Amino acid sequence: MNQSSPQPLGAGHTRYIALAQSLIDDIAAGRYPLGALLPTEHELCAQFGVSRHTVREAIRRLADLGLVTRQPGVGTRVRALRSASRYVHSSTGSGDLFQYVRDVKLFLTQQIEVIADEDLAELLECQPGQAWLKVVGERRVTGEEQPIALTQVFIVWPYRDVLKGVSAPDLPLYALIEQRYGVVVTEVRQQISAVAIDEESARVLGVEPGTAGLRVIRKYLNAAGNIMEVAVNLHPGDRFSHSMTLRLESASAAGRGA
Amino acid sequence: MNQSSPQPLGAGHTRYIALAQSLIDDIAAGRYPLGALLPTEHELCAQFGVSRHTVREAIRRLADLGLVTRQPGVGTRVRALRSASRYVHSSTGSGDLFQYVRDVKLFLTQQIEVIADEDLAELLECQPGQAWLKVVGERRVTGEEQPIALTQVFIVWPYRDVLKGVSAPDLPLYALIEQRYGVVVTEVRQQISAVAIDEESARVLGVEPGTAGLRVIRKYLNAAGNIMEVAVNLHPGDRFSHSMTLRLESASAAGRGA
DNA sequence: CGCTATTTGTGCGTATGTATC
DNA sequence: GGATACATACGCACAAATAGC
Repeated sequence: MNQSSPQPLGAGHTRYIALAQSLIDDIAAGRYPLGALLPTEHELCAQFGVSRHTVREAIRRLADLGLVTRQPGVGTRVRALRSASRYVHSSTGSGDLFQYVRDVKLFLTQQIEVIADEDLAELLECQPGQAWLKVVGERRVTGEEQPIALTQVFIVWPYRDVLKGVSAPDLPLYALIEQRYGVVVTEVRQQISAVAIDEESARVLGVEPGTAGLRVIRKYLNAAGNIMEVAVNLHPGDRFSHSMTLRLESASAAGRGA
Repeated sequence: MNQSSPQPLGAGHTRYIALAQSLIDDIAAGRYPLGALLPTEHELCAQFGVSRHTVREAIRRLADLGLVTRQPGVGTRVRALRSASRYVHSSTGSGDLFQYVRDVKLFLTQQIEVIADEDLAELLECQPGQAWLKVVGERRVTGEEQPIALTQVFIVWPYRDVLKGVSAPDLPLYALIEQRYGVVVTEVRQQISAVAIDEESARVLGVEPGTAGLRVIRKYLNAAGNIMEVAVNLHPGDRFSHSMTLRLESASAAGRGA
């Protein structure tokens, strides 16, 4: 493969982008199968007539996209034929998903024991007939008159005493459970949907019945995968939106780790 | 600060790692406040007695961590005092935020150039008068008749050619931009709200006007913190809900990540 | 086991391009 | 236009990891 005229690079704003694009296409086309080694950096320099710096910059992009991994003394290996969404990652620390729980106070209006019927059992992912503590309340921003949400929280039976003597907790309920019972929430499953607000809820929220509302269901699980708490929040559509930020996990670190 | 003996670098396997660590510590200590500019690359070369290549490699790590952003002609700006976060992680598994993009195909119906007016400029976080490529389409599950979403995507002007010759892309648009232009999306900001579906959208979605719909806005940012793409999806409330799972990052993994 | 060749990683120097002020 | 600062690109050298002899 010692051509005197090197392989031309297609369009692209810079050489390393053009080279990266070329390699991505080659990988997608199956020219470099999964698990195979790419040409060495030196070979790519010769093939494309660019410096090693440019080659490394291009391969770095491929590594960032999760397409290849590099190993000293071995080479650059194809790990994926196309960039998958290994994306997703984080909400910023205490923020975002758990954010609004901080600025907003929860006022409890009712606590009752309930036995799960068919519908409720589906929501709580349990057997019908199981007992739960149901807590009803409203979330208000300090100073605001209208509540921004109606809340129903279902607490699994062993933790039913978590709210003993508390009417306006300053922590999210799951955090109270963590503190009081020494368990840790390791997983939160969240489901968001749009619903028409029913008449009764509309009255409390101060909106017209039938307007659009945001229903946020969160299920808090412990390390064993058991549900500890299920919270159902209903927000008026014009007064609330749900924001979060996702950051890409530093791909360079991920590449080294693999 | 023209010492003949430059500032010593602490421990670290390599110089750029040691330098990066030093800068991370300085930022965390408040020596470079939020929004401030780091010393220029040239200054850092002199201060630490290393080459510009080493400085750039170190700063690249800081940028990967989301601590700083770089801008030609300006400098390197501090964007966070420490990299998030303890919580975090989410799954790349099924039921994910990006999951539905895989099972669902996007059909583009329209591409036009638009100039941002006041309202659009607010959504796109730009100055009014700026040009964007607006792409309109529908998302359909294969086999299903009714679309599950109406989509508007705004693509920043430099990337307007990303869809040349494509009508039903097999990758999310942001992934196409990544491949074609060699940039990487490092952050996604997502906002979900409930809205009443307007008449025109209702007709396409096959629902009654005024019913509840879920509007999901995603903004895709590059490492410099600049918006590359903004996608607005409108889902019928009865046909879609938005699910995601967050896992608590395990302590061992957190140690590596930091 | 040591030795060597290969391959990526680290580091330096220099020059030019491009964006910003 | 000029000055500044980051981006791209070329070159070189040596270190570290790996594989094979």
